[in-house]
Amino acid sequence: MTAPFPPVEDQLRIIRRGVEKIVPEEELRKLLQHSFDTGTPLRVKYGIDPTGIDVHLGHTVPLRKMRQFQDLGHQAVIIIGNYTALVGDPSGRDEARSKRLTADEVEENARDYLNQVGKVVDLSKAEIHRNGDWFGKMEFADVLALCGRVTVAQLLTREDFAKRYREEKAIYLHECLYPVMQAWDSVEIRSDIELGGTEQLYSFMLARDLQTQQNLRAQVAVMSPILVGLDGVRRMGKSLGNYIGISEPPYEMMKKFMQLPDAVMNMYFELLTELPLDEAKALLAGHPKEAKVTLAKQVITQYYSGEDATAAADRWQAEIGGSALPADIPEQEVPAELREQGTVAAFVLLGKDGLGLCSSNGEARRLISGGGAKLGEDKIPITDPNQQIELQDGLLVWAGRKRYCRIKMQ
RNA sequence: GGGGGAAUACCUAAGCGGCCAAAAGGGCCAGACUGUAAAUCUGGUGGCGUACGCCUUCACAGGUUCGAAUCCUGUUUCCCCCA
Repeated sequence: MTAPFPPVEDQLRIIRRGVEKIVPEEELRKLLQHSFDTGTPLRVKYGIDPTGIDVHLGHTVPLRKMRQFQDLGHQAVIIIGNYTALVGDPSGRDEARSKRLTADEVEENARDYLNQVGKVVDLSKAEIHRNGDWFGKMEFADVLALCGRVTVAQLLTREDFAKRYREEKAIYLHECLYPVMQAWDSVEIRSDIELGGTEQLYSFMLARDLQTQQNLRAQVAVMSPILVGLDGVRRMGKSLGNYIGISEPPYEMMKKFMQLPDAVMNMYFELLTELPLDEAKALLAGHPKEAKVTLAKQVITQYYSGEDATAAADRWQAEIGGSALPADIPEQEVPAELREQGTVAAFVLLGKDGLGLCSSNGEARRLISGGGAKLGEDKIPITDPNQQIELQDGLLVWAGRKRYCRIKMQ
């Protein structure tokens, strides 16, 4: 009847991998021990607002951690922040884009989100809650009561608020409420452990306070480091365009992985694969390119199959590492007027009135002058923007290495 | 409620009557090098035209000027300070 949990020390070893901070560290062991002794799974919380949709590798860091907890026999509890999403997320500090989502949109996002999460977490064994279930029922008096539990000084212990306060930048009231709501979720679902990034520390600690006030066992925060994106500097994020989405085709993932700066491979191995760390270390001591291929294959395999991963790697080696032509070259029709002429100036062909490889004729002209334009299987350079190109069906046109197509004469 | 300040191209940011399509950096694109890593170097980075050129752009709408991103008026948005 009791779930057969692995020994506490073994669990700890798995949980600690790729985790930046556990607060408070000692309590985690106690929780695990208690769970082990009583055969009760721990309730592991992870919450997200269903605003954006594309789940990328950065999101999978805590999700993978949740999966590890599941595999150890614990209870996954996913919070969909449908209520907080309705209000509009203020911590999207980049832009003040405040297009308000409708309830339907949020619900659709939530479903879509869960579909993606299901690739990492075993949803059949997870509890899923929407925080609108409780926040939607609150009266204003309840909200005030909740606010009465948190002081401004407490809020200001949060580093980002403190920083903004020091720098005299705006802090809005509803932003202050955000961590409170997030913390209240923990009370509602009685979480034992909460997963998330280190930037969530404040909310996680606040949740402990609130839980204690409600005579509940306080949760332990297990925080992952922020995964850096493909630029190797900033966090992986959709708006930064430096991400690998988990729904991308294997070959797309492969290409992106190979562009990853060497310096961050170590982190990727630790956070995104199960590969024992000493093996990763050995790999990294060898040729970085080989290590990168292994890394890419390991991750791709999680979302597709080993064969898919190998195929993607081989294809990358052939087309990009080697000199083979890309396997799928898009065909592009030439507008009728140009087709009738038979020959076209090179810049027009590449430009927006031709194949559209460049967004303007000026750009095409510059590209050609810079030596980026090539023609045919042998990549014969075009040097003069005004060079007349004879149109023929199937002619391969290159605008740099990454943009290319075949002429389709119909 | 009162006072002060700001809005410039993808971002930061100069410019404060003509020499401004607009400095500089970042980013991005392309080329060399390479392992489509990093570093480095080179060129490019509003549109149209081979080019002297033309057109659109400096929050928005008007105005003053031969001429405005630069001056004036109004509008909008944002920030700060005082109460």
